[in-house]
Amino acid sequence: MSSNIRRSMPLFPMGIVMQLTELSARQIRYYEEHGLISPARTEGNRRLFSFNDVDRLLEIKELIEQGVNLAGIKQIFAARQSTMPSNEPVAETVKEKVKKPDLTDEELRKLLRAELVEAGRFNRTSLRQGDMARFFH
Amino acid sequence: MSSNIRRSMPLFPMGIVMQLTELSARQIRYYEEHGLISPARTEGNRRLFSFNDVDRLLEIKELIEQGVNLAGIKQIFAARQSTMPSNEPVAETVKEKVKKPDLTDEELRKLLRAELVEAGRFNRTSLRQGDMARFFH
DNA sequence: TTTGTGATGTAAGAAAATATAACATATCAT
DNA sequence: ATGATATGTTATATTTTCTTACATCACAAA
Repeated sequence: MSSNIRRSMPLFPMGIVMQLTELSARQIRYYEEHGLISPARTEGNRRLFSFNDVDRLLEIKELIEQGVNLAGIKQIFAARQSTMPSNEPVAETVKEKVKKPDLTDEELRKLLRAELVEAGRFNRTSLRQGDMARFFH
Repeated sequence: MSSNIRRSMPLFPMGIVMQLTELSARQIRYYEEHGLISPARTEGNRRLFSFNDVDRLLEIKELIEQGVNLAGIKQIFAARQSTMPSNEPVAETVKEKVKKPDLTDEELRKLLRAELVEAGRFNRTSLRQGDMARFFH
């Protein structure tokens, strides 16, 4: 499903993610340092977080609040990765590699934009305004 | 509906919006200057755009490509505002004003976070990861 | 108790991203 | 030709984020 593209698209800067998660920059960077998340970077090396990244940070935060340490969280994530069949079969990943060998961030955004325009056109005439939201279903 | 909160939440910095819309910073600022959008600001005065803002910019871009000038676009938006009954009845706006008299950005983000946590909990155990996306339906 | 480790805070300095303002330019209708 | 509209460009200031280093605090192990 192409919603994965959307959910993994680098969109948010550090400041927003801090507010969204109520984590400190230090914490977020520390979690990255330990491989729990891998936000994208701008050309200028600023972190850009995706919806997935924010999701993950919220999970991390919850687990930490429940007393799990980073090592534990790492295991939990790893276990999930290996034991869960995953919505997106591995083949899909391969297929994507084949069909789109290394989408750049810019290409990704073009894709998103295209979908947005389309989604917007959808309920623009009949409703009052484009709804970027329905884009995430 | 509370999806309005989400759709109007200030999330994106200028750089991302430029890529998402393929508009120049100059253009985006110019459109704001002429009242076509009103992005929020950080404490430090940086613009923060919402999904709605991006939607609007994409609309503006399309209309401009179709030869409509800013004055025309302004009229179109104004007309939409007044003639369309709007999904969200006016009463709702009033109600929100009554129940939540002036939500700050921070409060808005707390709301979003809360919903995210909940949404995450939903398909976290049975699926592989939280799905911030389903949050936007 | 002392020591070590994990998780986070804080501060310094550099670099990137963005802000406003001013001036330039191209198109187009008058 | 003139003037307005829309956008590009440049300069300068400010904010935001980056990395690195050191401080701290809680807790487990020795």
